[in-house]
Amino acid sequence: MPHGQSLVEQLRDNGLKLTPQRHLICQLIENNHDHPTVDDLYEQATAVMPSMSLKTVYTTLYELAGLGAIRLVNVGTGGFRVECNLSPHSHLVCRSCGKVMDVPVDPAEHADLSVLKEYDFEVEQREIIFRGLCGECAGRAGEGPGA
Amino acid sequence: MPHGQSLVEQLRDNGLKLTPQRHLICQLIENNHDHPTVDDLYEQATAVMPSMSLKTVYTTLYELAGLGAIRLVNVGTGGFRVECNLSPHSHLVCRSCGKVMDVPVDPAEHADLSVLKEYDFEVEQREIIFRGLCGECAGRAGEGPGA
DNA sequence: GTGGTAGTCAACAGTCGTTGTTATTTAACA
DNA sequence: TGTTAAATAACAACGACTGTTGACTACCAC
Repeated sequence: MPHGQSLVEQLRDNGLKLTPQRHLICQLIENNHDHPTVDDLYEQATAVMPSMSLKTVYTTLYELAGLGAIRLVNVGTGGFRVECNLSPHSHLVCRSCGKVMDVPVDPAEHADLSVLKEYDFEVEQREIIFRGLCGECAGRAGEGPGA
Repeated sequence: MPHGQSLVEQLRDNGLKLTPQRHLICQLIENNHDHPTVDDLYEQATAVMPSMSLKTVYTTLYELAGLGAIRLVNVGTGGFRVECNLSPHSHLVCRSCGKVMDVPVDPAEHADLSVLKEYDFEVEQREIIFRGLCGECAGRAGEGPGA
């Protein structure tokens, strides 16, 4: 948990109102240690609070991301995903099922390069993505087409 | 140029018909050493061949990508981009203007990690993205808001 | 050169993820 | 409790992309 604070505390400390909608979204995120899509969260939210608007989910996520409380990552699987794990790490992305997994590989260590100094570019963030097949999908691909 | 072949040659060698549309799209790609979006290519194509359909551009790009003749990369700037440079490299992505630049950093060297072996995941491709501000945008940001 | 055919195309509507607008509601604080 | 700025639901609209379909054509056999 960043700054030792819960997401709702971070919202409040930054002058944002603590509405039931935000409360619920924060809860859902904190109980989800995966990489939910916006739609995943929207579905879970409407199950509890049917009047919840998709727009509210988007807005709240952008607010939390703006505070640095979460990260929104786009791994090219269509739509971004909510990243609750703020420690430095990289991602495994399955090209078959779209699953996203964390790996404890710090991009700052593995992609901190002197060659970049030659470029007129201010690097703020490094990102490493490993694409391929997760165990499950690789297993399925290995099976014959028969049966 | 991969396999020492032009894009049209690769299409033909793989049994795909050499239509004027494909010819044009291949030409545009080969003359473009940037990272055009689908829309960029579509605009350039319709300038020459006004009847060209956006769908045809998409289809042709997917075909070329399927042959490994080009790569379609998604760097989170909305829509994918056509990557003509097939040599191993990484990308600088400006968070302000969305510009994408190549850097000669081979992901296989800088992100080839033994820790991955512990994961049930078949890595096929590695990708490093450096996000930040390009020189131009950093310059603009540095200026005061006045004047 | 001609004819047949599989492959390809343009057109267009539809999907998906995301955002803008606005009238209404509400959390926070005096 | 009243006030007010902020947040919300509803809904239409957008950009990127895809499915469908009937018309067209590059290619091959002759």
